[in-house]
Amino acid sequence: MSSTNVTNIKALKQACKTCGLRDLCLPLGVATEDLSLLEGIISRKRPLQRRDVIYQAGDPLTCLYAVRTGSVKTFVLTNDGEEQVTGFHLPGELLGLDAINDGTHPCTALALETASVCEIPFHLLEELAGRTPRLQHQLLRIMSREIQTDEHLMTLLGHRASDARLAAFLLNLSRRFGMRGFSRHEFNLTMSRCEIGNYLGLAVETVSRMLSRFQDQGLIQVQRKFIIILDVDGLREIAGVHGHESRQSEQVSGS
Amino acid sequence: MSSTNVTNIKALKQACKTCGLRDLCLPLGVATEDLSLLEGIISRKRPLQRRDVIYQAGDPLTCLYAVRTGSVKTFVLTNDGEEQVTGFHLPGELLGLDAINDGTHPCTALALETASVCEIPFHLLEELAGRTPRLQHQLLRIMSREIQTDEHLMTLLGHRASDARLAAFLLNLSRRFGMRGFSRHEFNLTMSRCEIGNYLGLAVETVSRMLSRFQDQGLIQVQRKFIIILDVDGLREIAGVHGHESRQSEQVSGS
DNA sequence: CGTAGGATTGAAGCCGCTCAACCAAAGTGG
DNA sequence: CCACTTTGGTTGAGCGGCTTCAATCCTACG
Repeated sequence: MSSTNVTNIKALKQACKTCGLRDLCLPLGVATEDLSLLEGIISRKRPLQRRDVIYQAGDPLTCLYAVRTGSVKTFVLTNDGEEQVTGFHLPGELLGLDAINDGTHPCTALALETASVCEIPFHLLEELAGRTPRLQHQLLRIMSREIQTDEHLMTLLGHRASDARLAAFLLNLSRRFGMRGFSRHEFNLTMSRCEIGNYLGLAVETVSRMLSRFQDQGLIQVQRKFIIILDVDGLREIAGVHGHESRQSEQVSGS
Repeated sequence: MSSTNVTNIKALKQACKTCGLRDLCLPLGVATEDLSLLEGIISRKRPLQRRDVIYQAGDPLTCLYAVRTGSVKTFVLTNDGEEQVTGFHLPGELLGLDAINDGTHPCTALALETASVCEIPFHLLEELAGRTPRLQHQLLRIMSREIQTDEHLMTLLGHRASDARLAAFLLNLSRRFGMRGFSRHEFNLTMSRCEIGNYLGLAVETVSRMLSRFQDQGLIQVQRKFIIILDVDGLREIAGVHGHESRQSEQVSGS
């Protein structure tokens, strides 16, 4: 239909100002007048279908991508050809930061479901960041956050048992969904058990068994991809998080 | 002695221009005239003794630190009080990047041996980076590299067996020593077996056994902390690296 | 309705952890 | 200078958690 065409064309230039993800994304802390500049270099790509590739390992870095809707996974291929999931990404998160180092994407990014992303030419972003202190600061913060997140996952993979890994994973998803205005207690897993296992360094069977066990323990309720969290504190206990929230931090408060 | 005092005072302001680590550190790619500005905000702290703390988890972020000599480990404490090593850092590497996110150091940094670091006030660095595109770019690159490194470690921890982890660890150290002008084939481990195991998600005993096995297989020679690498390709085979160098990348080539 | 891919469940085996003893090197104090 | 202690490392035995292999079930989709 032509009407959808018109909408697509209109939506091509994205307005960060009116975007609900503003406070989770690059614009956080950036003054309104500077936001227009940022909007000027960002374009919204057309919606992606499940399994569409956003960029591929080996591609030269041209743009960073901000997830707008849907979810995305990133993975590398080992030299023996098997896939290793490095992350799942929700709306407001930035993709491609690991490519800045040598100008080449080390991993592939792929839509887990119908999704859309904003496209940010990296050299323009860099140039704009140089002229916009708050933007530069927010870019650094986002990269720092990614480092923190990875460190957290490293300790999970290196030191925690399978139940702790899965509990932490669920809590992390719950938090991230919550921050985006979705329910913290009920959500759909957009990734397969296999992908979860791959990400957490566990066999598919172990993931499945743990989910069943959590359900038997009354911690969660599982219906295929749909998860209901019944006992957050119980999960926290298992994840080894006592006082404060299950980390893998993201901020809302401005700097 | 007064003579050492004089040297210390002289050394307090550090000259990046004459530093042998220039091409591994922040100054890479920064024009000579801008280097003076960078030098202007960097000071060299006095040498550290083994086990001296550079910053502690929970400290507010005031400075980033560049390792100048010696080696440093970073670690977090889990809520049950056990230590989890997040990295070992050699000269030219930047410490504290994970603190930018929320302005607080999530981990503690501690000298593994006699060491020295350059101190870089973060707010000044940020401000200078805004006025110096090459510096901003290099800062982003270094953070991106850290993300890549962490991703690499994640796949190691999540998917590889103990022998592959240790082999990759040795190869990685070998590379990093090599890039700093030290031998790639012979070096001292400045960290204990326990710290290696902690970092790689292995028990101390496993580290010890693997080192013995590698020695029996004629891959390396171990004398307490001193390691001689006899068969790089053999180690690569075990690490699961075929074509290209054992990753955990660092660049020398300018942007 | 039939098929395929994903998910679950069970059984068996192995890798790496735990526990424990022993050893070596480096301090430490008399 | 030597006994004693401490710290870090090695080696062995046994166990357990997770993987692997395999069969079955479920659901989506043609």
